[in-house]
Amino acid sequence: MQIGEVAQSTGLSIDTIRFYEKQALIPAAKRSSGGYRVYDERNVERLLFIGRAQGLGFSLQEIRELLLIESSEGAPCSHVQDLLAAKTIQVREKIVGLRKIQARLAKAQKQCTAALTKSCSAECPVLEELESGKKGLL
Amino acid sequence: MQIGEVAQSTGLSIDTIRFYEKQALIPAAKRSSGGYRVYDERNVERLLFIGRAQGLGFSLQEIRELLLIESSEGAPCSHVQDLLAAKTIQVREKIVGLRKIQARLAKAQKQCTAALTKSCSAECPVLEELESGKKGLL
DNA sequence: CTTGACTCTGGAGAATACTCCAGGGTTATC
DNA sequence: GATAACCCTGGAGTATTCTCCAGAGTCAAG
Repeated sequence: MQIGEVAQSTGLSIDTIRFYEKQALIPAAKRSSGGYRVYDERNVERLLFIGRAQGLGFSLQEIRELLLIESSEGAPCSHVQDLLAAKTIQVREKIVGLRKIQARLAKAQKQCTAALTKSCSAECPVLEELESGKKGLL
Repeated sequence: MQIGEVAQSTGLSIDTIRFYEKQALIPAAKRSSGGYRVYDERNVERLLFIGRAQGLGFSLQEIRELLLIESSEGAPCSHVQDLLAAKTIQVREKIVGLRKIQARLAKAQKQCTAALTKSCSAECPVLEELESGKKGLL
């Protein structure tokens, strides 16, 4: 499996994959006789994990730590356990924050629907509001 | 309330607040006679919201949209409703992703604890593993 | 009216995370 | 053995999100 195929199946670009290698987020790929990078399923899994974690707002540095933790099965130590605990808390807090946003969104959605049933205006004076900062600006 | 106090109560830096103003994430602050920016509670709320949303992986551009949506009470339109729906889905997906990570973390934590009860080794060969990409690398 | 703490603007610099490119080698296919 | 599609490296460039600074003005207290 060479880099182009991996890019296809992970949704990452070839450049990004090479970049992640440089950043040590994935181990340096084995090379074919011609010097091409060669990948296996495990690499794909890992790249998918990175993509997912990133979509959740983890920085590459944090992902590096997450991977470090995950790769520690069979060789855990108290430091790893600390990292795990910290990261667990962090994830929990992210979820709590998202829930708050979710609640806000639901509320806004309700108001929006209610207003729309009354009259269906064509344009939104939202931008003006944003500029003047008059009301409803959470 | 001037910018320093706002920085204090939001945890953002003065520079960041001015930056957000430039980026139109907050309305241009009113000015005192001497040209100092003057803020009220609403501005603080908004800045806190921005900080929270950011911590959840929303980009400033996305936050701009979220704020747009939120500021639309009383003047909603179908476009706003679309944005709301899209953002709701996005938030839900973020939560789902975080749950997956949470599950992984819990699993790793369990393994770690189990291993620690057996023997408490001093150092972690985790980094080496990361470099060689041999096992457990999710 | 001076001192110190605060604020202003405009612009440069930095960290993160890519993204693109030139110039060149590799591999499968006909 | 040439053609097309793929890959290589090194380095420059970009977008986002700040962060810092110089040089200067504002303001409250003594």
